Amino acid sequence: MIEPDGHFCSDCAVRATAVCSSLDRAELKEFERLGRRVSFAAGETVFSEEDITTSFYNLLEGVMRLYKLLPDGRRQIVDFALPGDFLGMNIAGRHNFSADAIGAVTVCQFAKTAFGRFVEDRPHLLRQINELAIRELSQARDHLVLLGRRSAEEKVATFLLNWRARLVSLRGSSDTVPLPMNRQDIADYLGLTIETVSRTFTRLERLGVIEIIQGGISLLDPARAKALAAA
Amino acid sequence: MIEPDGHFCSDCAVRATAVCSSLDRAELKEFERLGRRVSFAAGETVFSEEDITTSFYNLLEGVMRLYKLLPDGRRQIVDFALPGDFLGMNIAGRHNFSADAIGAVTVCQFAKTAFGRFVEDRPHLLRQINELAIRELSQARDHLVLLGRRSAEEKVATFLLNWRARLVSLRGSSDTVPLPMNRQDIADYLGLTIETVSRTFTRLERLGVIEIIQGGISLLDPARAKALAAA
DNA sequence: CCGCCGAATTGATCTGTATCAACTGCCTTT
DNA sequence: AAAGGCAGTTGATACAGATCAATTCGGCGG
Repeated sequence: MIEPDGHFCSDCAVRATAVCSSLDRAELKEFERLGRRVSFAAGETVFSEEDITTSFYNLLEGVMRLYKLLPDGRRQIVDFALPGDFLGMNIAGRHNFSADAIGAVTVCQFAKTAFGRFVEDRPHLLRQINELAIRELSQARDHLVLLGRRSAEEKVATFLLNWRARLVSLRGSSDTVPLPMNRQDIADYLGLTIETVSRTFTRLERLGVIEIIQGGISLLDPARAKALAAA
Repeated sequence: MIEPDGHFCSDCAVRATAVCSSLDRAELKEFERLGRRVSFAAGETVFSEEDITTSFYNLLEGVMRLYKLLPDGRRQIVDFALPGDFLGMNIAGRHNFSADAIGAVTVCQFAKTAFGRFVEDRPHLLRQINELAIRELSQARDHLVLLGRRSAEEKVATFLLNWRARLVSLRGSSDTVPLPMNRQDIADYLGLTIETVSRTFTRLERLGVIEIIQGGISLLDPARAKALAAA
């Protein structure tokens, strides 16, 4: 964990998309003093499930895996976080999932109490955080359907399409889809084993739907992928 | 769908637990005019996934199933709703799941716009709704772990314990656990088939953990159930 | 009280995915 | 360039849970 130099919210990479997007110039000035940039190396844990929440985080750069562990070590990844995502909202004062850096990561960290005080008398910010929570809830429900009712092939196809959609809305369109997470991460996100994910990837490649490339895939036939993803 | 007579919030059954619990006497008076009681018969659909959201609902009496359907008819129940639960929060103006009455149900229905206006200048209510969303999000994540990483036996045991816990916090402790939903509902909640649920129930009964009774189960050995539910 | 009907249970078999085990290929280290 | 190691792939086999098929149970109408 490294703490880089000071910064300015006004030229932050996620200024337009993150929670802070609803703040006006004056508020931003004040807000600036609440957060500090912190970097994590690949594989480092930013916070753990059992930890008492003392900070919120705005992901600025990199990708994170958010997950829960069972006592015997089985892992379920509940989400991948991308730049602009806000982490740490919780009940009962404890994080209810863990968060690791996948590759190098930079976050904007806020002390919980100071952040809470700042939100206190800014209902528009609260409203935005609420919308965020509801959006995540909706995503989580889609994920429930995926885990509970879809086959391995549907799971993988859906994952690739959704992941691509997120990257597109972040970086713009492209048919090559980088996959910074490894096969085990994908398996733990989809409720599968690493072998099944691998086999499904090769099957999709043989069908001409994707091409497996270094650090990701190339989506050769999006329409076909959509057909495999739906029912 | 039947619309019963007028009512008073002050003697509402869910007054203490529902969203309206954060309202003071004066606010409640005003709030009263926003909601109207509506009843649904067993099996009726209160709202559907694709519907444009025009109302929010406070469940007053009965149990509901909240679910999503795949195009080919596969169903995933994302939650069961109990009295005091608030339904309808969404993004993009559309419900993102459907809601059926299991047995007879009474809800307190609010027009979305009027409710929105009421919340507008009452940050404490917004804060409560936010907390609600975050609590649901946390629950949804637990459900993800259940669906993605647990065996049939663990799923069923966990479901019974969680369902009992919800009923306990609503009606007080008891070792007989009513199950108003049918086996298909349980199966669709747990990502299993009806046969697997049934077999798992009988296995748990043979193990002396539960007894299957009319309309529910009796939890004979809670400690053993907890052991089966964990890993 | 009888017969009907949907829900639940039980049984037999099948299959998708897990598990166990090797192998491959790529990056890293020296 | 060789060696080591980890991520990913591929193969063989096992098995949990799905599917297909009766059968039983319990509530309800006549």
